[in-house]
Amino acid sequence: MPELPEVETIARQLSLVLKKQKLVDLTIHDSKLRVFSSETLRNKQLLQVKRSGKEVLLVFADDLYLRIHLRMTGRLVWIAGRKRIDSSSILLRKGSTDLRPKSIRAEFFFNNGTLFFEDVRRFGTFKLDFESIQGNWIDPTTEQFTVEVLTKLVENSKQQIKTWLLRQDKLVGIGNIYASEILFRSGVHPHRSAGSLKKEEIKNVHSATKYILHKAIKLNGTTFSDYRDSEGETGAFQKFLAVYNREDEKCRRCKNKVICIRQGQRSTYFCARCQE
DNA sequence: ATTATATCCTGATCGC
DNA sequence: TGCGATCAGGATATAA
Repeated sequence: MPELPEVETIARQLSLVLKKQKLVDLTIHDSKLRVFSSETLRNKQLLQVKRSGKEVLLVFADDLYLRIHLRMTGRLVWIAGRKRIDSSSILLRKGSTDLRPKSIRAEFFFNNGTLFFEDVRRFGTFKLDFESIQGNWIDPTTEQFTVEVLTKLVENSKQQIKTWLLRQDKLVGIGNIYASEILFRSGVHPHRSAGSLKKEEIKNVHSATKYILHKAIKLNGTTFSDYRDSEGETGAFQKFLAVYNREDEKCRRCKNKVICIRQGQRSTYFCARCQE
C-alpha cells in the first residue's frame, strides 16, 4: 500500500506526537508479528520516529529500533488520550479515524495515547534491530540522488524500466502508483529496458521522480483505497494522478486513451502517444 | 547473476 | 442471492 510519500507522511505525523514519550505497554494480537518479546520494549522511551525506505522506524532508548513495514494494507493510527483504549473499545470510534477493529494486529500504549497497527491483509512486518542499520540503497528524496547516481544505477540493466523502478535494492521508496506516474511525466515507455535509457531520458526520470515524490509528500500521499495517515485521514495526491487507475480515460496531455498493461503481475498505466 | 513465477492474506467487485 | 474468478500503494523465496 504505502509508498515513500505515504510512509513519510505517517512518520512525520507520529514524530510530532510520539517523540520522547514512553511506551507503557504493548499488545501484539497477530502471532506473525510476534518476532520479539514485548518485554524488550516495555517502558522504553521513544526517542524519535523516522522513515527508512518504505518502513516506519521507531527509535527507542538503549539502541532499540523497531522497523514497521506496512506492505499493502498496513496502517498506523494514532489516538491521543491518557486513557488506555483497546481494540474492543475502539468500536466506539470517534472523529474521522477510520479504524477497522477486526484488522487491528497490534497496539502500542504510550503515556499520551495509543498507536494502533491495523492491517487487513496481514502482509505487514515488524523487525527489531539492536543497532541502526541503513540499507545499501539511495533514497530519492535525499541529495545523494543525482542524475549521475541514477545513471550509474540503471547502467547495463536489461530490466524493463517500470519493474526496475519497483526494486528496493537500488532506489528505495517507489511503488506501483508512483512508478507509472514518474514514467508518464518522463515521457518514457514502461517497456524500455533501464540500461537503454538515453542521457536525456535519465535526466527526465530523475527530475520527474523528485517532482512527483515531493508533491505527493506535500499532499500527504495518495489514497487509492486503503491508505490513511496516522490521523485516519486520506491523502490528496490522487487528484493529480495522470495515468494510474485511469484506464480508458483521456490522457490529460494528448487526449488519447490511457492504457493498462501487466508487467510482472502488476498493472502499469501509461499513454502510448506521450511515452515513446 | 539476473529475471519470471508463486506465495503470503483478506475483502471488494464483477460477470454469470 | 450466490459463487467463483480476479484484483489490490509489497516483497521474498524459489525456479528457470
